[in-house]
Amino acid sequence: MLTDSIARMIEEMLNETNGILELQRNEMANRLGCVPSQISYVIASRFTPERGYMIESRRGGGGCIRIVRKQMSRDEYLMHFFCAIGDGIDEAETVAYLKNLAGNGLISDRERNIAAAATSNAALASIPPDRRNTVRAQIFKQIILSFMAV
Amino acid sequence: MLTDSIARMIEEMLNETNGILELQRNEMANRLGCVPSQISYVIASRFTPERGYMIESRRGGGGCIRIVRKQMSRDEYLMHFFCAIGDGIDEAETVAYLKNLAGNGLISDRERNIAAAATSNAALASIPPDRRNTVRAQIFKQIILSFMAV
DNA sequence: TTTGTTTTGACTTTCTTTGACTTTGACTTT
DNA sequence: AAAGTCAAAGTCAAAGAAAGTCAAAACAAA
Repeated sequence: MLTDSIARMIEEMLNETNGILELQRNEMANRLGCVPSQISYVIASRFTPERGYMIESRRGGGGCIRIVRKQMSRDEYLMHFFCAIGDGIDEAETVAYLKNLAGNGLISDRERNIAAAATSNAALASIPPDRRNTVRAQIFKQIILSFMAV
Repeated sequence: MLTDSIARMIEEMLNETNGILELQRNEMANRLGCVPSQISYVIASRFTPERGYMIESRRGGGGCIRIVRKQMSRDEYLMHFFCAIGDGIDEAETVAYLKNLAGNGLISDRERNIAAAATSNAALASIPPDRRNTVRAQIFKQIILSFMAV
């Protein structure tokens, strides 16, 4: 569906630009081969304040639409991670998550290292490999919760 | 019977797609040579939440019906509660949740009572009323986690 | 017979797509 | 400056595409 693919595209662009995006309606509509007001529709129906987005725009020559994904609160963000972990996670992904958390200033580098150590394959060496990702997920969750507890 | 064959068909599709299925009502009704609302009927009468299915749908162009068979693991179930609590919960709702957890056999009655006690208004009497639901949510979350830890 | 379940179809509601028309702002020309 | 021009974005309503609802009719079971 058109609406969905436009929404997905905007979401991706937001990810690439760290939550802040300026787009040109006509230019984008052109690229997608749709009518410009379709872009307006998608933004109006999907990128609402209730869903955590702020929209500004400027008309006229060189106008554009500005979409800002509101910064999640620290806890919301941590919860997001918590839920994303699921019941299994490998070492590489754990490291990626921690990098993300540290990059967002939610944990210090020192905390990051401790967490990485605690969830490393080395730390879990005594656990059967096929159980390791499960255990790691549990540990990681507890760690994230300890961050939230602050 | 029509109903049964439709139900069987949906069940099979769910098996093939690992418990998650999106179908288009009109398209399916067409394939089966039945009226679209028949699909609605089957879903309403057979794929109910009580039987462990979750239904979502979207109308309009490109709309569809989403059927998810959820055999949540104990942890998933607990996590579901954990996430549902949010950052505030009142006593009545806490009790309802605990009832639900106990009803599903995830916690014993004794555990239920302990948890209810710990999150009761009585237990939180020394906390300013306007903060109580927040604190209760935090306590409840820790309790749920302690259940998960098992 | 009575009661419960299926089947059907008319009607409603919701979401999407489109296009015509309006408003705004930057730039250019008087 | 003031007015004009043009390139955006905004608005709105109509048309289209699904799914939802509901009640009546048909059927099955007790």
